[in-house]
Amino acid sequence: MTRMATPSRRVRRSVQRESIVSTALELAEREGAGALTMRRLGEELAIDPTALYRLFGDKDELLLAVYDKIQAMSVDLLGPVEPDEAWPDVLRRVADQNWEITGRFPAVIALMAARTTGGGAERKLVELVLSTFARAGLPPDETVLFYRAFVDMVLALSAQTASLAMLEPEVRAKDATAWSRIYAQLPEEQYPSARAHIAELTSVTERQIYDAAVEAVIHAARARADDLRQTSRD
Amino acid sequence: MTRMATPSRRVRRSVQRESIVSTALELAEREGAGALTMRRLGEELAIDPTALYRLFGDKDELLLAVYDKIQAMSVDLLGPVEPDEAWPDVLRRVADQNWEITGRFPAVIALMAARTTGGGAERKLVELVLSTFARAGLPPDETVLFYRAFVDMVLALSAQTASLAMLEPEVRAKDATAWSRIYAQLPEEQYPSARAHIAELTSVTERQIYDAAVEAVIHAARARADDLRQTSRD
DNA sequence: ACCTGAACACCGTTCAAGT
DNA sequence: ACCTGAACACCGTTCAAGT
Repeated sequence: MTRMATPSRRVRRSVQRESIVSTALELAEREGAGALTMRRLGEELAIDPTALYRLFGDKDELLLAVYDKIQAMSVDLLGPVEPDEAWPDVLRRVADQNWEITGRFPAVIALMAARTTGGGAERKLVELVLSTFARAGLPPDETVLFYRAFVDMVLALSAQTASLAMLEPEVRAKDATAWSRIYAQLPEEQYPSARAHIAELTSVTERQIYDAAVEAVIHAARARADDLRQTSRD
Repeated sequence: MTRMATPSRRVRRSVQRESIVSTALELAEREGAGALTMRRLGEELAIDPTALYRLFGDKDELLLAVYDKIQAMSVDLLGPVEPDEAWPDVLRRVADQNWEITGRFPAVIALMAARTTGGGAERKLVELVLSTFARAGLPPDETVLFYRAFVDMVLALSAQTASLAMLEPEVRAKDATAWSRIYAQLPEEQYPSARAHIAELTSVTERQIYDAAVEAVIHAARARADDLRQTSRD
C-alpha cells in the first residue's frame, strides 16, 4: 500500500481556495447575487464563515478569484484560434462567449466586470484579443486603443445587462416595460422622434444592441486600417 | 399683510422630496458612495431616517429620483442644440457632458446608470439624442439600433469608470497599476503581443478609450448611411 | 496550529407607541 | 395626521477564547 505524500501547506491552501471558489460560483449561479455572502457561503461549505478569512484577505479578494475562474471558463469555451481565422470573426466569437457567460453568472459579472484581476485567465484573454487586433494592420498605439475600446465596451455592456438581470423581479419588470409604458404615451409635439420610433424602441433587444456596438468597433478599426493603407500608398 | 396660501399636501410632498434629493446629491458628491445610507441621509437632514419612507417607497425609488436630477443637470449643461449643428458634433457634446457628470457623481452613476427612470430629464435626453441620430439618414430600425448602441455604451462605460473610482484607495491603486505590475513582467514567448504593446497599454487613458468608442459608433452610423445612399442611387 | 463563536459596527425596513 | 424609536433580520469583519 503506497502511502500518499502529505501535501504541503501551500498545496493544501490552494486546494481549499479552489473548492471555495467553485462553491461560490455554484451558489451565485443557483441562487443569485443575494446569496453571495460570507455567512451563506460558509453554510454551503459547512465551515465557519470566519474561516474564509484565513484563505482570503477579504470578500473582494474572494470575488476576484471567482471572477478569474469565470474568465478561465470563457477561455476554455472559446477554443483554439486558427491563424487563418479572420480577425473580425475571432472578435465576434469573443463577444459571443462573453454574452453567454454573462447570462450564466450575472451576479459575479455585475460586481466584478470593471476589475483587473491579473489572473492567469485574464492574461490569456488579453494576449488573445490583443494579438487579434494586431492583425488588423494598425500602428501600435491605435491597436491598443481599439483593443481597449472593444474589451471595455464588451465588459461594460455585459455588466449593465447583468445588473439589470439582478434586480428584484418587480423592479426589473418596471424597467423592462418603461418604453411601452412611458414613451408610447408622450405628447407628439414635444417628443416627435420618440413617438415616430416607438415601435422600434419597444422591439429592439439587448442582444441586438450589443451586437451593433461590437460591429461598430470592428468596422471602425477596419476603416481606419484601410485609411492608413490608402494614405501610405500615395 | 398678504397671507401665504397654505400649500396643498401634494405640493408640500414634492417640495420635501426635492430637498431630500438635493441633500442626497450633495452628500454623495461630498462623501462618496459609502455615505449614501438612509441613516446618514436622515442625519444630514436632521430628520428621523424612517421618515424618508413616507416620501419614498424605498431606497431604490429615492436613488431613481436622485439619478433623474443628475440627468436634468446634464440636459441643462448641454445647452441648446441649433438645427445646423452637425449630428456627430451633438453626439460628441452629449458624450462629453456625460463624462463630466460621471466625474462629479460617480457614486450615483455607478449604482443607477443601467436604469430607466422614465423621469422628465430622461425623456428630454431620449428625444434629443434620438432626433439627432434621425438626422444621420438611416431607416427607423437602424436609427434606433445605433441610438441605443450609442446611449447604452456611453452609460455603460461611464458606470464602469465610476465604479472603479468608488473603490477603496488601496484596491483602486492595485487595479490602476495592474498593467505595469503584471503585464510588463510576462514572459515574451507566451505573451508576445502584450509585451510588444506594453508602452501603449500602460499609457492609454480611460478618456481616450471612451472617445474611441464614441467615435466608432458615430463612424459606423455614418458609414452605414453612406452605404444605403450608394445602393439606392444604383 | 487550527478553529469557533461572540461581538462590533454597520445596513434597509417595519411597525407599535406616542403626540 | 404626523413622527419617533425600538426592533428585525441581515451584512463584513475582528479577535479572544478554546482545543
